[in-house]
Amino acid sequence: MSSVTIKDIARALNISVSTVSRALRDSYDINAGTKKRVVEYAEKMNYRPNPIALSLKENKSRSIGVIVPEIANTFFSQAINGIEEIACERGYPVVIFQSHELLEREIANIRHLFERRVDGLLISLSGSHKDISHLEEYRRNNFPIVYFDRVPETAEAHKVVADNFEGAFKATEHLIIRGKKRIAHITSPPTLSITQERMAGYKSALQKHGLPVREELIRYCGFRPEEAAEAICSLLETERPDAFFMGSDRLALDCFEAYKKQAQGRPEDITLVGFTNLSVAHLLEPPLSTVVQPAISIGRKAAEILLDEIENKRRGKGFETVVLGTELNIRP
Amino acid sequence: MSSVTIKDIARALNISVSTVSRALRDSYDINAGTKKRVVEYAEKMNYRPNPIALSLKENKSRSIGVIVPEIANTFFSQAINGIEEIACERGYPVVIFQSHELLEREIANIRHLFERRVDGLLISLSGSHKDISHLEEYRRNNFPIVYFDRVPETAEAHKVVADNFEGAFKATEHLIIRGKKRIAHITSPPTLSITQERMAGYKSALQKHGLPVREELIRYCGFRPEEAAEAICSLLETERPDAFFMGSDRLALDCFEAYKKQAQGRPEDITLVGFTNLSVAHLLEPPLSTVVQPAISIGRKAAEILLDEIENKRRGKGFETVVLGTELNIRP
DNA sequence: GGCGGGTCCGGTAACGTTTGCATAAAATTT
DNA sequence: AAATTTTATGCAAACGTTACCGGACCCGCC
Repeated sequence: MSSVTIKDIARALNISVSTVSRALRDSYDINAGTKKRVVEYAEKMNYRPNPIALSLKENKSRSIGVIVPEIANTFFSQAINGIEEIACERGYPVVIFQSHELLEREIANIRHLFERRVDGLLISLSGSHKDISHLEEYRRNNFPIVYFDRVPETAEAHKVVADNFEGAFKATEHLIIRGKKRIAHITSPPTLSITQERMAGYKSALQKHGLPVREELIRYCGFRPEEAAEAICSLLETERPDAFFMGSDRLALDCFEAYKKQAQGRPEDITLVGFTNLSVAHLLEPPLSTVVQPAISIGRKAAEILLDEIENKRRGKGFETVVLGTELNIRP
Repeated sequence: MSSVTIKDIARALNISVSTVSRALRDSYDINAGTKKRVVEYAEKMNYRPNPIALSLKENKSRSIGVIVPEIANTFFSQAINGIEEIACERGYPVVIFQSHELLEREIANIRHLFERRVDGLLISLSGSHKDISHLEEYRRNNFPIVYFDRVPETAEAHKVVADNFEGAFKATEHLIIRGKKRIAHITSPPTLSITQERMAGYKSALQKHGLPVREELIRYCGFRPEEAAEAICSLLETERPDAFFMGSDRLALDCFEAYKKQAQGRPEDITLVGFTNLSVAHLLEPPLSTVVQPAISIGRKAAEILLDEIENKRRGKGFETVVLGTELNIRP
């Protein structure tokens, strides 16, 4: 059965539309008998209020939007699961979009979500740009936004992130303690917040242990898979690193693959560590140690802040930045 | 700037709402000068028609919905990318939901999408049930639905699937040719279409090569990760298979992991093949051969059928079932 | 000069819902 | 019995948009 409306009920029961509406909502000023008749008939006919009509009237939709660069990335799909967990619990469906690391897609997605009046937005920024003017505009109109993982620089925003500095620091220090001296760092575009923080952690660990920071050992890679391969290749040929620290989820895999191909037959003892939530890291060969982000918690926390913001439960509290710890998994 | 409406334009230009509407839509019965004024002003004010009002009026939303069990599954995220590719091209945003293999979530998702008037639905069924009565109801109301991958039995539906029989047949035959005699098959719940078809391919290959079909070598697993481990464990202890053929994407990984743990120290030469789109199969140790589904093509094709259906471009054509070939990747 | 036709525009209803206001009937008070 | 309050209901507007219908105005034609 498609949609039975409040009008149909009114007609069937020979009462007015407004009476039906009130019977279904308040009990304000409504006869108990009438109310019962309406509620029972509505139940019987399987009446559902039309959310589109509601949205038009109230200018909101009781749903939230999520934009991530790629769902085919373990970190993001885990974060989405955390978001959904909280949102469903609190009665908000979650609408998922992908930006595919493209600014234009990000803009289109946001506009689409906003025009359809989602009550708020959770977003991890696309890596292809640094500009967030397209988001500033919404913020000025009090559209609730919470950033997670890849966040903007501005202080005027809610952010939920992993402790990228600490994660990178731990990973690098681990390599140093293992005796590594020429630790290469392959990382995402320098525009991203995560890139900068992880870079800082990497450098800080080197400095703490008296190792030089050598720019030749650092490579920034964009989103073409070949870039990782090229970086690995050129590093192996020119710098002969004894360890690789890969700074992002996707890069960890691309680099791992390139390394495995390149390193065939080389006897050198090279250790790999990736900043990644890849679920199969422990099954790879050679073993891939990882810095794991609390993706689900990040998603949960971001959703909580957003929903509190939407439901006005944060009165007075200003913008918040939540930093969650990472975990270093050493393999083997 | 938030939303400027057609009313605002009418007021500013001192003309009526209906004139503005016509100027923006048709050119029917509208003065060229007026039209120009309106269009220019609308442009300047960055006017966007309110899609919610449109949806209410036209009872559709110019968007489509997708429901998959889990986005954190390479096959599904690839399929979604195929869907998005076609849908975006044709101007339809894609709303993604996850059922998490739960019937209740599937029902809630469908209802939500339907109530929000998506123009059609692409769905891969949750594995926890065989019942599709909750979908039948929509079909009777001419709500366009295209099933992909996990499809219902009914003939009255559009379906896009991989050639599961052929894929399983090829995988099994490959193992047989390699000299394997006790090939275990670990697969998803028997309710699923994919399970049945892959099972048939497995058995058919055995029969073709004169090997017995031994039910003791077959294990059905649900969606708890432990189930795969238990199956592997008990098989290794009692049946001593010389090969494992894993029948689903998720199981391939769970089994691989369990096998790796169990097989430690065992010298036996056991070969693994998985029906999976796992992107890291070639990086695992031991190597995991795979039957790969054309996930992106499946998504594309499903989206094409759905959009053609929505846009009435299939006049006369009845229900369609598209079967796409699989690829066997042998490693090493 | 009346009339048919064309051009251009405005009013209005409709989509489904909520809500403030008016109003009728009933119940209570005086 | 009249006045007042309470109770229960209906009407209408509003959200943003489109589409049907009707009307004003101008043109040319017999």
